[in-house]
Formats: sequence, C-alpha cells, structure tokens
Amino acid sequence: MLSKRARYAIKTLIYIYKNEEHHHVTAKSISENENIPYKFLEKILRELRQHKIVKSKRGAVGGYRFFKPATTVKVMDIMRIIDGPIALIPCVSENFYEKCHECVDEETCRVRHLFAELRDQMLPVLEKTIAELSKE
Amino acid sequence: MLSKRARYAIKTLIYIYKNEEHHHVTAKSISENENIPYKFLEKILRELRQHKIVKSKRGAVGGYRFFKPATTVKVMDIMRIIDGPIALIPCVSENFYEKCHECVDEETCRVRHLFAELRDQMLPVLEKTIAELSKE
DNA sequence: ATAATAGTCTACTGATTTGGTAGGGATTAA
DNA sequence: TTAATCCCTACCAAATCAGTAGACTATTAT
Repeated sequence: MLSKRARYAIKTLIYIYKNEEHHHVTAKSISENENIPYKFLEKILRELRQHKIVKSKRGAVGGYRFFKPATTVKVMDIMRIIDGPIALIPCVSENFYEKCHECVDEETCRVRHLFAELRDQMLPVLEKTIAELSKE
Repeated sequence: MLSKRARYAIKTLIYIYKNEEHHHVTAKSISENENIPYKFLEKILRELRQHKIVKSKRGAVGGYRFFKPATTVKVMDIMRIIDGPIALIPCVSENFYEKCHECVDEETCRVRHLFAELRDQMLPVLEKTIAELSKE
C-alpha cells in the first residue's frame, strides 16, 4: 500500500503544478486546499526539496515551485523518495537492491522471476509524470 | 513490499506441493528446509488452513497438505490472505475497497485512474499458481 | 527598523504493524 | 502410554506511520 505521505506528496505536486505559474505556492494553501495537516505537509515538502523535486523561497511572498519541469517528474520518482522501492521484494529492486539470503540461486529462483515480472509490468505505468497526471 | 509472512507462505506452499505426494508435510520439516522460525511458521500455516488453502492432520504422522489442488491456488490469493489488498490505494481495490474521502469525485480522479491501471497490470502476473511456480 | 509572512529544523508522541517467542492443550499412531 | 504433531492464547520488542510542538531563520512591505 501507498503511504499517506506518498499520496499527500503526489497531490501536493499536482496542486503546485496547477498554481505555480504566477507566484510561489505556500504550504498553507496546499494544506487548506488538499486537506493535509500543515505540519505533516511541511515534512513532506522538505523531503521533496531535499531530493530536488521542488525548490522553496522563504519570507513574505515565499512558497514552493518545481525545481525541474513537472513534465520530467514521474510518479515513480516520488514513490521511491517517500516510500522506497517499487518492487515487492528487495532482490528484484532496481534502486534498492538487496541480496536475497533465502534462496540459494537468484538466477533460477522462481519466486524472484515472478516478482521481477511484476515489477516490469508496474514500472511503465508509474512513468507517468505529474504534468500528465494534472491534465484534464 | 511483501511481508516476510507472505514470502514464507509462498515458499511454504511450494515446499508442501513438492513433498505432499506420499505423506503429509510437517511444519518441522518446512521450518528446517526453508529456514522459517518454527513458531512463526505455525501461525502462517494456521492462517492458510483457516482460509482453506491447506488442510492439516494432527497426531503422530500428521502434517499439512493442500486443501484444493495447487493448480488452483494463485499467488494473489496468498498475498490477499496474508498481506491484504494488491492495489496500492484502497479506492481501487477489488477485494478491500474503501471509499476515498480525499478526492471529490472518484470517477474523474486522475490519481485513482493511474492506480487502477497499475492494479490492472499487476493482477495478471499474480494469477500464476503455486503449481506453476514449482515447475523446474 | 520592525511586523508579518513563510520556510527550516529538531524532537517528541501515540497507535499500529511486523516479526517473532513462550507455554501449554488436544489428537493420533505405534 | 508415549512420542509426534497440530492447535490456541498470550505476550513482546522494534520499527513504521501519522501527526504535533515549538523554536529559529529569511524575506518583504510598511
């Protein structure tokens, strides 16, 4: 399951994308419009900033904006930042690989093959970008 | 991520399938051969029995067997029993649906569509049965 | 200069889940 | 009757999740 943080993050980015044109988007307005607890949101935004998804501006007319174009930010990027691996078992993860110390031979492990196939089916769907997701 | 319990459950069923022909398969032998803590395994087996995936026989030459043919037990069945929904958000889950009280309109929610598509890509892979998974 | 606005950071907390462990009870075959 | 084996309840420590509190820093408008 997706964590609430990840869902909030995706909603937050869609909201920023739709509102960043004329000014920075404040955490307050995101919080109010998307119904995300303010302090909780701050933490999420911080993570997004640290991973260079958004950039921030402090002070009176501050707020958040995309760091790189929303057309280049994929849903899978956000999921990996917030929740970690997409794959369901670590030994088939591309970005969070861990050796499986349960099966003897990774090359022939059938369970591994199955979950590799699963990951291969999942990834293309999650290539969708925030910009694409925001169109209506 | 798949829980350890779910991975243990899948391994357990593959092991039972490969060994049930001539006699019941004991928890002890599963535990030893698949490296699963005995007491933890017992709990998993109990859940599988309660969901009619395996049946048990008590006493001296007791153990576990498939309740219905392994050719009819899908990986997704096991995952749902042990870990719950396959879908990453409840509002697109087939078996564990919950209304999304975040988005205003489920029909037009873009996030929902994305995760519905994701689920649709995942399900066919997880249709694979324990019997298929055990072939070599 | 200063007040108001808005992001930054560290620390804490309560509830839930995860991955177990302990210990006995019931059943069956030899 | 005894050894093997499953059945059941209860407990536990660590991690994760969702969220809160409070103080600090930077920027802008007046």
